Amino acid sequence: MAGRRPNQISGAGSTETTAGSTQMQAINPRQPIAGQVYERLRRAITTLSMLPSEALSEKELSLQLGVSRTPVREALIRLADEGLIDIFPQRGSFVAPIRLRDVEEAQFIRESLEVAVARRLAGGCSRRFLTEIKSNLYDQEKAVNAEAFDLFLELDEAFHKSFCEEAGLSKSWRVIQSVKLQMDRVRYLSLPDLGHLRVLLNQHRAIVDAVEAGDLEQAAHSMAAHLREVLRTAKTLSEQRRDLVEN
Amino acid sequence: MAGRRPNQISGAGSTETTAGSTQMQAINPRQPIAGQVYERLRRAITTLSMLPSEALSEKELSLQLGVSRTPVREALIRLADEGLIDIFPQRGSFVAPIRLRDVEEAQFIRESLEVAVARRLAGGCSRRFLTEIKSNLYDQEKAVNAEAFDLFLELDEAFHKSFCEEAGLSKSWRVIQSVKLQMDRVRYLSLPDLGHLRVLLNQHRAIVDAVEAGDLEQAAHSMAAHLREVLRTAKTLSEQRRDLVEN
DNA sequence: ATTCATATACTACCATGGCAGTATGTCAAC
DNA sequence: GTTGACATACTGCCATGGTAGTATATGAAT
Repeated sequence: MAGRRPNQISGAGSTETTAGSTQMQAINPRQPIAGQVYERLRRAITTLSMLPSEALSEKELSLQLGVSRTPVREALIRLADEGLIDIFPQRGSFVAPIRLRDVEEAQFIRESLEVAVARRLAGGCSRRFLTEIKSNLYDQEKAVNAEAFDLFLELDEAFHKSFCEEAGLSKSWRVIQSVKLQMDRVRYLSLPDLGHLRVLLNQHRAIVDAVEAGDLEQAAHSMAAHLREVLRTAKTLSEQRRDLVEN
Repeated sequence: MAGRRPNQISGAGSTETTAGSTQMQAINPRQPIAGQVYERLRRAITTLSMLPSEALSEKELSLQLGVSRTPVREALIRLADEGLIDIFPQRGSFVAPIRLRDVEEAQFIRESLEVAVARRLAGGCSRRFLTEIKSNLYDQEKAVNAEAFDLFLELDEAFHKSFCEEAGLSKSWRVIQSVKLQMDRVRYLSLPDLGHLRVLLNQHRAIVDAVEAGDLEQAAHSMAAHLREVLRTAKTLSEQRRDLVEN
């Protein structure tokens, strides 16, 4: 598990002073700062706005965001717990490399949990859930037709989350969401493909149909097939961007 | 947690009480303090040395342990992430209640993952793993015969951990270990029962036999039965100690 | 050109003080 | 007895300074 030594950061002129220009959006001092910093950094990493091996300095980040080092540090610790950054004491903190092994294990964890969730819901779920999930499917179709990729990703996330919530498994969703970050990062390796979105949408429909029919094995199988499709495309993307993916 | 110093903390043993307080064992200032505080508090909570709704004050803990509030605070945040404590800003931090719902969901997560691991290993594992796991089983039997309960719990943990390691799923084990904390806490609700340990040992044997035979479904079934047994006894214990268990 | 000692500029980790927000005790008004 | 205002004693959250440890640059010696 010995992380590879973080090679020296290619001096891409980080000397550009932070005159508050790249301030994005100011931190709201009335709400917990640590959480805001965490959310912002997590988004930056998962969307590849920050690339692997890029350094995250407590001090520099605190200056850029206009907050103290303490909440920044707490955010970095949380990100390290989720495997998005590597902290080397007294050396520095760096965006973790995209390791194919980690992506595959994230897929394993997610599939194990979500298949079990799907099987459970196929064994019984509320009418309200079915109507809501079908409404979500309808919105997904609209998003695909409108080529609204980001919206589709949001609906996709809500789709999977609602399964856990209907099953009363909120902690499970937290685990899934945490490991999903590794796969989300791979998604951003290339621009989304419209045809691929249609495949995903049809798989979503198959899952809902199996759940509604009460077919446990079919629900489990459909969910597994769906998640493996996500992994398959992730691998394909990895092949195309070997400069950013390890292993 | 990637990239943090390996902080070995000698397990329970000599607990020399220093003057005037339950200092247990001094913090080693040469190793990361936050990690040591975390380990200590986690153990105190899971062994019910600290009971639900007991307060954990940053300031008080820092005085008791002879460290500053910062590493204590970071330890509390980690414990909150794992659901062992509840932090109410500006009000206080308290040991989380044992909620039966949380225990059941921890069981769900653990079963989903470990069943998948068992199925994977039944599909193929190394000879070295089989010899090592059988060696562990042998030690388990010795521990049961010697009525060495704590030793059995350690071997049990190593048993399950080695499954994940053999499958190359270290992150999965971290997830399992994290959710397992909720169940560990229930285990300490009563003294261990020798007959129960024999049941667990036999279930362990059945799992290993199925894996060695390459019977995927049997391996999965044995693992599921084993983990459900653990939950069943947990529920029984909860009934006996409703004063400490919610819901 | 290589090696080795040392100065320097970082890093994350920890200690400590100040702050806003919350619970509680006290006491006057009804 | 009940209510409400206010002082007080906490809490966790954040800001900031100091320290040990690490990487790199510099330069003398080989």
